[in-house]
This record gives sequence, structure tokens and C-alpha cells, in this order.
Amino acid sequence: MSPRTKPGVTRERVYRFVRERLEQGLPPTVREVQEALGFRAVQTAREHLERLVLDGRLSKRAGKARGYFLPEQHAGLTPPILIPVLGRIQAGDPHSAIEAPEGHIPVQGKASDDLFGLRVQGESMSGAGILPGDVVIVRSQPTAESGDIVVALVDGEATVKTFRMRRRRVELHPENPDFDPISPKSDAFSILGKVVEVRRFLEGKGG
Amino acid sequence: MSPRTKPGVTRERVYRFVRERLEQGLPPTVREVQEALGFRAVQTAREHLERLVLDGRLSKRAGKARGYFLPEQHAGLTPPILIPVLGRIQAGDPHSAIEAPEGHIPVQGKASDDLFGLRVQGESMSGAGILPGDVVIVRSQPTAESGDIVVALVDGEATVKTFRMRRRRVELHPENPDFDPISPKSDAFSILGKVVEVRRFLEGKGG
DNA sequence: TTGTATACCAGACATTTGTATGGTATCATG
DNA sequence: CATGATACCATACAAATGTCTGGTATACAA
Repeated sequence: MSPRTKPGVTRERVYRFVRERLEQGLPPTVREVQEALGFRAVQTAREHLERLVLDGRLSKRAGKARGYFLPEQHAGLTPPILIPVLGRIQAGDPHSAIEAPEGHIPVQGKASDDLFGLRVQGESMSGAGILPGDVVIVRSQPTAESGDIVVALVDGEATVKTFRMRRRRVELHPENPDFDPISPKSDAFSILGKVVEVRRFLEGKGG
Repeated sequence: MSPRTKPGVTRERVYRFVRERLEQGLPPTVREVQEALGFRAVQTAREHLERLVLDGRLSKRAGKARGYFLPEQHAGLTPPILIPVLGRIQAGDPHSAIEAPEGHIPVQGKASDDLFGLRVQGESMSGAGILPGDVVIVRSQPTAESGDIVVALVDGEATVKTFRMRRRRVELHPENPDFDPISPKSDAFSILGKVVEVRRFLEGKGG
């Protein structure tokens, strides 16, 4: 028999282990918990896990392999996920460009959100603190509200601009006095999504 | 028999499905792929999956339940981890402030790095595209090179500035003409770390 | 034609994995 | 002492899941 620990101590370790594994994207099996904690019986691991579920610190899909997960995921929060970073979007939707992403970066989003990253080219949004080389994280959506920063497809090329409606006409505003607003024709224009986050990497990372 | 598709079409759908599931944190089973794609035979799903593995688009842990994963996660990249975001750092090192973080955000860093997030207050770095409310991600380190953007502790308060050495004297430069450089006395000054990333949340997230 | 590749199916088997039953030992408490 | 709670173990069973063998059908090229 393994040395008996004080009540709660081992369970805390079990919780940490499960949490760590979930953050890595692969939920552990009961037996993996058993091994990691050094139990000689599967059941010991199971008891700790079930207890954690009872306490509300874990949730599970009964009977399913690797069925334990964090209850927050119930409430819309997913674990950190990796989304693709695109260097360039040509005609069509971003998904057709996802074939050859520059890389992936972690975000924490709702499961329902369809997110992707896009590397910014040009100075046109530097007045809003979005500089060339920055990565904008975009939630795919076909519409936007006036004032939103969006990724729009104009004449087959993706661009980041502030979206505004003026007298029922679409205007795309750069945030830089050296650039002029665009009033795209509706047949050569579509919204790919809304920018929900901006990231700048000051070291080699993120490429 | 399900309608036969052109070569590659169904496989693409399989790949998308697996990818989506992985991003949600729970890798699919072969049978879940089968159901999602509407195959009547498990083997059909398996053939697509194995082919994706052969093509290098997926990897797998043979024999293990829910064993398919994206190859990128293999290649030296550490899994995304959650780091604490601090609202304010008072005297002392950031770790003493970690007790009550604002929240956590995911980053992908080397295991050896000691990272934390800090919410930026004030306009002093807006010329470098770092705005009030932005979160800077900081790698803890006691020194910096001239030109690095650092988080420094001056008179017991944390501040984000550009670090410069001028004739063996430390200068902390704001990136905003409305502010003046600081030349802190060495006994009331220390470097907490270097800013390696800047994030701005344009929606409720990240808070 | 033959051969090869692709897409799909049916059924079975073997391993992994979740679950259950029953047991030992220690500690605290009435 | 008896009782209950906790921590842990051994073993077995059943469901979930990965894997295999062999088959049909279509398209295309040698």
C-alpha cells in the first residue's frame, strides 16, 4: 500500500494532474491518473475523480473514454485552443487559406466562435495601435456594427479597417491620416469577421 | 452506400472535423468521426484518418482511445499554458501579487520561461502601440538590453518603459512626447522582466 | 483487358478504458 | 468499543474504442 496521505492532499494532486492534461488537450484516462499518482489500483484513481466530480471541481461524460473535463467548459469557456495564423488571405473565405497557415497561437474562446489569426500588413491602422506584423485575432462573422474593427475582403484581398455605416453606405476607415477611407462597391466587398484581439510579438515567438 | 464523393473531398471534411474537435479539447473517437461524417462503417472513418496520418496532416497514438492529434503539437512546441494577469504590482516581485490575479490568459512559451501578464495603465507607451488597458506579457528576468521594453519597479511601483543604457546610467523612456524619460536611482529601481508580447482585447474577453 | 487507386461497406476481434464489488487499514468520535 | 469517514488495494466485468479481414463499386491508366 502506498503511504497514506492526509485527507485531501492526494486529491489535490489528482485535480492538478487532470487540469494540466486538459490544458494540453488530451483528457487523461482513469488509468493514466492511476499511473501518474502511483496508485496500485484503478479504483483509487476513480474514487478521487468521482469525488472531484461530486465536489463540482470536475465534470464527466459517464462511460465515455477520457470523459473528465473542467466544469467551466460547461459554461462556455473552452480550454486554450490553437487557432491558425494566416499570412495572407486571397479571394474567398479564410478557410480556403487555412491550408497553409503560418503557425498556430493559443486563444481562449467560446466553443461556438470560429476564430482565426491574420498577420497585419501595412501602416494603415497604426493610429489604433495595430502595427505591421501584429497578429489580429478575428471572429468569423458576416456583418459588423459601425465602429468595429473588421477584416474585410475588398477586390479579392483581405484588409483590416474600421467599419462604419454612413447614410446606408459602407465605409472602411484606416486609422492613419496618411490613408484615405474606402467606399467599396457592395459587389466587390464582404466582411470576413470582427477583430476581437490584437497581439504583437516582441521576440522571435509567434511566427 | 453513401454517395461516393470525389477523391479528397470527404477526407477534407474528416480533417476539419478532427481539427475542430481537437480545438475544443476532446479528440474524437473513430466512431465519432464515423457518425459525424455519416459513414455506415467504422472502417471508412478509419481509412480516412489513417490516410491523413500517412499524409502527415495528423498524428496518432496507436491503440489509444481518442489518440489522434495535430502534428504541430508534437514538434517541440509546448502546450499552451495559462498565466496570471496582474492588475497592479506594488513593491516586491510580481509573484507576491499573483495571489489575486485579474484572470488568466493562455500563452505558448518555453517551459523554462517564467511568464506573467500585466495590465497597462496610462498613455506613456502609446507611441509604441501599447495602449491603456492592454495586457503585456512579461518574461521575468533581472536584466535587459538597451532598447528592450521592460517592466521596471521604480519607487515601489511597476511601470512599462523602454530600457536604455546611456553612459552606464539607466534611462527609462516613455514612447510618448507628453512624458519625460526617467533616470531612476539604482537603489530604488529594479527590472522585473522583459515585455515579450502585447495583447489588446477589443471585446469583453480577457478581463 | 488487366491492374491500380479510391471510396465505401459489413462484420468480427482485441485492447483500452470505465465501472462495480469487496476488502484492509487508519483515524476520529460518540 | 462501535461507527463512520477516509485512503488505499485487488480483481473482475462490461462498455467504449482501435484494429483487422474481406468485400463491392467506380474511375482511370497501361
